[in-house]
Amino acid sequence: MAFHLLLLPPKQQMMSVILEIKEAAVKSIRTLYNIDLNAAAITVNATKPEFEGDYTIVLFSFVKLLKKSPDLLGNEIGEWLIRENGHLFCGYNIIKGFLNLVISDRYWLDFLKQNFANEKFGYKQPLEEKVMVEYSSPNTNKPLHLGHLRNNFLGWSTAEILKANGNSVVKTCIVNDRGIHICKSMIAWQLFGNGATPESTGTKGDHFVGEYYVKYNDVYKKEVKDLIDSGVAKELAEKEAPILKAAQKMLVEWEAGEAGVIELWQLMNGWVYSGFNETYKTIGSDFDKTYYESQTYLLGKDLVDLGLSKGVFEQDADGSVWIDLTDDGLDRKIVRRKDGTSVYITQDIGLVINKYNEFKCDESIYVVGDEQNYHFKVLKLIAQKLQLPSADGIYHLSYGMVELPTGKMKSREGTVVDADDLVNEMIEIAKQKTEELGKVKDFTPGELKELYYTIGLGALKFFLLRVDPKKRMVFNPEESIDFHGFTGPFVQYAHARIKSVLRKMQPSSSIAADNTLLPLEKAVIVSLEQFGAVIAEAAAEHDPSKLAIYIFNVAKTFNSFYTEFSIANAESQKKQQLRLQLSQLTAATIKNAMHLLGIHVPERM
RNA sequence: GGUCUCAUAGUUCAAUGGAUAGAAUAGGAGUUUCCUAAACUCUAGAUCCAAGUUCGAUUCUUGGUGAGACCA
Repeated sequence: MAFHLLLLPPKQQMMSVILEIKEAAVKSIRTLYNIDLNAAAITVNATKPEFEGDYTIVLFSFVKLLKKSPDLLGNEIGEWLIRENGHLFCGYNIIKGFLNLVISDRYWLDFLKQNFANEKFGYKQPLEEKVMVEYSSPNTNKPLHLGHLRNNFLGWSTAEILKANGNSVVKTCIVNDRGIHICKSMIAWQLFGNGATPESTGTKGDHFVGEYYVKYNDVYKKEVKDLIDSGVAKELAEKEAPILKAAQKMLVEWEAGEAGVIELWQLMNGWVYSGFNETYKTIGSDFDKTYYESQTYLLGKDLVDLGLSKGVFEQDADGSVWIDLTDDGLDRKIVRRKDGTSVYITQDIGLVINKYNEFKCDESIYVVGDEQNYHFKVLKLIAQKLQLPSADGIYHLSYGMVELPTGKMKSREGTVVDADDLVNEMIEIAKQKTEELGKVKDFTPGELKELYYTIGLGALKFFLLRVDPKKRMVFNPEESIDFHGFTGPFVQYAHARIKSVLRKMQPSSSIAADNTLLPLEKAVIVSLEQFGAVIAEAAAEHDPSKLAIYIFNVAKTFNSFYTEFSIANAESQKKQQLRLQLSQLTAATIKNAMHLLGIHVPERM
């Protein structure tokens, strides 16, 4: 049957078993009762382990429609399914309105045979929509922190999942490289830097600039306090502190294009970019296109006139321009100030148009924290009212804050977890644990370094991606560095153990595999079969956590199998072949699923 | 004040309106002459409160309590 494999083009993959069941059920109901149902209207779940069967159809939903008892319906549908779909079903039972279906071993074995040699198992060819994913989007006045890591991991992973599900993807980043916050770092460096550079101090560029941002705030606080002590009112002192005035003056000069300020700005941003690039390289973030706010902040000016002419915007007596969103349950929102300067939302709409003109994406995903939920509601609504072609494709992938067990991270209290520090710490812990176990003493220094990196980053990414993005999450340093249980290293370890077996012995399509399945063998194959469906679900919901949970379950199921049965020393050659095949497919599935989370898997650990 | 999120074992997380609410971790008890014990097996433990819709509610609706975000 090896030739059969070659004739199958890669995109022509088997339909997921749940879909097959649904379609068979639709057909049975159409034939038996002459009623047309949508496949989506049928609920198919995995059968609970205490009952016999693999998948279960819930009958309650059509009891009313078909006016028959669940038992009668179940028997009629069950009989029909077995008679007409013998390749798929080999038995059924009905318990309290649930039709439990037994899928034939033949079906699982065919699935295994067709896929075990496919290294790209689970991935689809890019055919469908074109999607843009914007993520990371840092400010250039300080280094990245834990919250940015969640953003970067989510954005990268979502983009890869969409690719695997058949979309073509453009990854973008918008760098917030202008504004008062950058001027604060700049003025502090000018005043207190004495010409120091990242090179002269041996500091990573983004951290170097961040130090001056901190310095600015220290000086500002002291100046405000001094003013208050000398009798100035608090509000006034906060406005009049000399260093703030200096930063504001610098921003005005920047906008006027004053050469000295622009030069300083370029110099310091350059330091930040070299620092960011280093971090991005380490954490695996990459972009097809980078936008800079300094080049986009003037966009959207014409837009205001367009909106006015369309009657979407309205102008007040003082000259300011607004959009009234009260009918949509939101507020009245300003889109141009009375002095003619634009606001964030207008710039963002301008960029929406720019991006669409350049890339013509069907969907545009913004990976941005949930504190901006309102902003994105407004953004999409305005785009829709302006009837921009890209309006309906705007999707805010909103993620919750990362909190510490002690509460929110606060820069003022110094509880912000720095991204570089955290990554280094994870790698260091991976090193310690690996040395304690002493399993890879023959590795070269280079191999060791790579392994520590793989495990450390794997643990970190898995920890941040295993939670539903929408939800707030707590980052517990002690739990995140645990390499046991529901973690990246657990999954990596399963992969390494399989590879250890496969180095000695490999499956061969010329040897027949056993044609019966033990429960644990079957459990592994059943879980592997779900991979394509899980990718589709994760893509549709823009939710990598679905994949993290899934692949953990695959690894767990495989570990049970691995402990119970011998692969290389199986009881027969047929069993050995079967187990080699399912081991190989498990390894490929783990590798591919972890890739979609941005996590590498080691051959040994 | 207005709008929007969230609330599940001690802790961190799951559960398209479906069966006795799943995992992990911490706790208790075990497993290694045999492919990597970063593993496996067993055990104990939870839906914030009150109504409503439904054959069936962690899930949907309303009210309350608690936490968070945004808008002034």
